[in-house]
Amino acid sequence: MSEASLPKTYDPAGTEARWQAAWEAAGAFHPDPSAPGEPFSVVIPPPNVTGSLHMGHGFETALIDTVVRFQRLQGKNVLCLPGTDHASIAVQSILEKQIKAEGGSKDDLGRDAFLERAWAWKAESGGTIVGQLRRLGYSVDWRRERFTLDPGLNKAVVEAFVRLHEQGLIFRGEYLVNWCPASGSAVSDLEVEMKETDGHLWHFRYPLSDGTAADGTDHLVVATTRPETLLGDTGVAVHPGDPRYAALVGRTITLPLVGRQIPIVADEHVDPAFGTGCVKVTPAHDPNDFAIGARHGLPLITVMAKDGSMNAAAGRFAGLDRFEARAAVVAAMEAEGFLVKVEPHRHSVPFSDRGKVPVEPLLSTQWFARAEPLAARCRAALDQGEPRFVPQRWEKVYRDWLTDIRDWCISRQLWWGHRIPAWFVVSETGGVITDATPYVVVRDAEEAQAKAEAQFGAASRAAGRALQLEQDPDVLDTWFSSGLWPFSTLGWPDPNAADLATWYPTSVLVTGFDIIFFWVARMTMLAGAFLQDDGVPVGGRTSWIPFRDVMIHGLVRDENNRKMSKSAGNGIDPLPLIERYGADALRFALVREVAGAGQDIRLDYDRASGDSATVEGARNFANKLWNATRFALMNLGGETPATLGDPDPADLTLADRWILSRLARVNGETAERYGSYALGEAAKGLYEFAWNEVCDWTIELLKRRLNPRPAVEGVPFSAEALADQRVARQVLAKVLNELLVLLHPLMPHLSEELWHGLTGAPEGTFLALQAWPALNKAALDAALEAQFAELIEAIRVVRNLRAVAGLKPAQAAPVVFLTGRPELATVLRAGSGDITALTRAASVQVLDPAAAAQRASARTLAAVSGELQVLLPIEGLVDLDALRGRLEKDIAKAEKEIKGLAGRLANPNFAGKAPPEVVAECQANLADAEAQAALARGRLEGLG
RNA sequence: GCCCGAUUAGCUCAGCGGUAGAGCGCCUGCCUUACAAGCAGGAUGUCGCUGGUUCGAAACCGGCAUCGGGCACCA
Repeated sequence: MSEASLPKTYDPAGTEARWQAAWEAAGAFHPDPSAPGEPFSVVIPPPNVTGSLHMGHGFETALIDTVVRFQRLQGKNVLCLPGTDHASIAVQSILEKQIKAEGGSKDDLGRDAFLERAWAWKAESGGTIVGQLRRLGYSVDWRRERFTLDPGLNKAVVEAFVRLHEQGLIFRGEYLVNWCPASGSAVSDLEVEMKETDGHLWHFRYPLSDGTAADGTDHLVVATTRPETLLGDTGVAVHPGDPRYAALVGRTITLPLVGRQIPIVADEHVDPAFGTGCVKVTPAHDPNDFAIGARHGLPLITVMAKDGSMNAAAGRFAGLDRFEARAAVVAAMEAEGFLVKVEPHRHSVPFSDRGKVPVEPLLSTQWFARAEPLAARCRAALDQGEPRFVPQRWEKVYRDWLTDIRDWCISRQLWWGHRIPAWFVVSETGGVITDATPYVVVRDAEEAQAKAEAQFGAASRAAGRALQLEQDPDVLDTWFSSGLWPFSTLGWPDPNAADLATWYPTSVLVTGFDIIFFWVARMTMLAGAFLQDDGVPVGGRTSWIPFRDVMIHGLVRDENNRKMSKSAGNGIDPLPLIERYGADALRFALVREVAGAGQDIRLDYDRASGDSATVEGARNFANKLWNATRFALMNLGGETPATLGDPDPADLTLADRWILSRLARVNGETAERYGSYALGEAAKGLYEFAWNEVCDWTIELLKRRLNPRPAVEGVPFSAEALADQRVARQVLAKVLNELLVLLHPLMPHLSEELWHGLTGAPEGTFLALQAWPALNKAALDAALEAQFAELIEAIRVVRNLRAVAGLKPAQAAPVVFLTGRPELATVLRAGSGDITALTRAASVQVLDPAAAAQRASARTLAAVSGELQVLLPIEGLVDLDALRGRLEKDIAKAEKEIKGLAGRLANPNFAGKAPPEVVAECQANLADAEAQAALARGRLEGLG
């Protein structure tokens, strides 16, 4: 970057690509586990390989990268590990849809060919995603990139499954599971979404089969929202305390359409106040009924097949789809006189998250993880403050879910995923897998053979059978492998894995609140099974919980305030915004929006035009920094911060000391904010400091010192002017240099580019790997900052007066300040040069008001600010009406203030109870306001 | 039903006990040799409603309203 070639506007595209390539080529973010520095690690939430990323991922990436880049500047040994997730159901359903559109089916294709296709898809989608992440400037270690189906991660999954099974935490059994007929697989409770749906409540007559009761009752009326399940009824339940039915308990019903004899049982679960107080019980098709059935020994009759159609047990309804069967059952009941009434009924229906169809509770044999023992450890850890949630309120959400947790169904009837490491000894059950087939859970086929041989070999041979094994065809829930992510990616289960030793537990997990259950809790639960022993972390670690902090962020919402998601189709691709405004601008905009505690953010974006005012604002900020540096390069005389060195404190002007004090303060504040995940505040603070204090004031004030004018044309500069020029250069170089470091976590490419331009750092060195500037405590001076604020205010008042007077910018005018406060007078005199420069003052005088009373002509433009009167004695030019208006405004403002302050002070309770310093401040303010009002009134009267 | 958020300027949002803030938008004047993606100046709010605590409330507490989210759900 050289002065001559530096354009007036910043063009991010080339710059960003260049630095991304340079960082990666140099391995800048590829850490060595044995390197010095406190370890700091983050594993990124692996995006699903279901296509491409949207702004939500961009947002999360910006947050994570800001955190890790900051920690790197802090000198930590930082690992940020990227990767992607295989997303079993999502990817498989995408592929099945594709195959279906081509007229085929996955079964035609066969498992191997299907998986081949899935890997091809993964390559494409994963490539797209990685490209998007790179484009954002993510400072991750690409050499450690992982995919949840990698061999290494598969090894971890198998190991985890086997160990959990050994610990008795994984079992196989026949239970009601959430069956998704669309994907043909079981899904976990978390993958079910309850949706309010308009349905019906059908009331059916169920006749008593053993005659009329004493009171003349010959039937019961039950109500149901799912008539087709009636075919599987094996009982009717009433509340034990319900007097209406007390006499009927123990008697028998003849199930309509089926003719089965089913008992009437008494069960606490029944709510006597709902409907008729009688409930049909279908244990094989409803979770509550399953529980009732279990309590009363009712048989389980499954009437539905796995594709959602009725099976042979449904008799004449067999073969019908479940919804056709519903209509057919209702029609049959009506025809046979069993339908009492139908009423509209709005109720919650469980839908499959992925399949988008109602799930069917279906009796099926699945693998489950016992959740309570795993959850109990996590609750105990949480009691010790691990992990720490930011914002803290999410801790409750996490804890509540871990309390009263249900077992986790981990098997999926899918092909794309980690195959379950269980081998069935099918030779024991006629060559097929049945619920009764014995199995072994081991690490591989060879081990399976050996173990099965040991257990069944002899008996098998005795029976004249050859031992025959078959691996479970099912795969594991995707979240099972994601749940191992923080340690499987670091090398677990290898006990000698260096990465694991250095970087586990990770430092912070940054993720959205929507996956606290799915993912955060699963990671802590699974870590508890492998990385602790009796509550003590294995390997001498500080903790077994996989992350010290959990930073929960909000979601990115679209212009209609809807959560951005792939399924809703409202996702915004970050790439067009990056191309238009730059990755740094997008990152800065996203982070700057997130000041609050995990609130959702809304990104304004016009889909038609591609405009985003928010990102444009950040782009403008980038350009502002670009130009500030450009200005510096034009004015440092070819020197760099290093060659210039720090200025001698004795040489500093008031303005110099002010900006250096501000710089030190902002340094401290920003480090504190980055370190505590207050990233939005950090971004806002830097924006204001850079734009308002550095650009608007400091650079403007430095200009005349950087470019001194000789007193007489052609005469060389004085030694003083040259010395001061050097001080000005030192200040400018220092402020800008340090500012670029502070900004780096937010705007990595721009800051890297400008830093190289400013410092002339050699190729191969990176701002990304520099040290955060030491806090210059000696420069901090609160009193000075307050003084300088007064100078700024004085300049503002002059500028305002000039605007009121309608003076042309180039028109010089004399300025007179009147103040009775000596300290203020001193500051104004010290800053008179600055005032001259920034207000086009023809002259600046600072006078005592008493001494100067008669000097001020009535026809002088005047304003009052605090204890300061500002006069513009430019009689010929003054617009009297404007002058009056200005004074009247001042008076009104002062009076309003007086009223408020006097009211407070008049309250005896205030003086009595408020802290003395507050009262004193109030009195001082009142005195100021009164003085101000009096001065302004005097001026106004003087005008006549 | 239970639990969390949110409600502040036209818009998007900070502020969380001591006289209401930012960005964008708006109005006025400026191409002032870093930047018009800019500069200077300006206008704009019964801080959702309602009680209470306090000398003092946008902020703390209670209730209500509206919007959003999560969890649990009765056939």
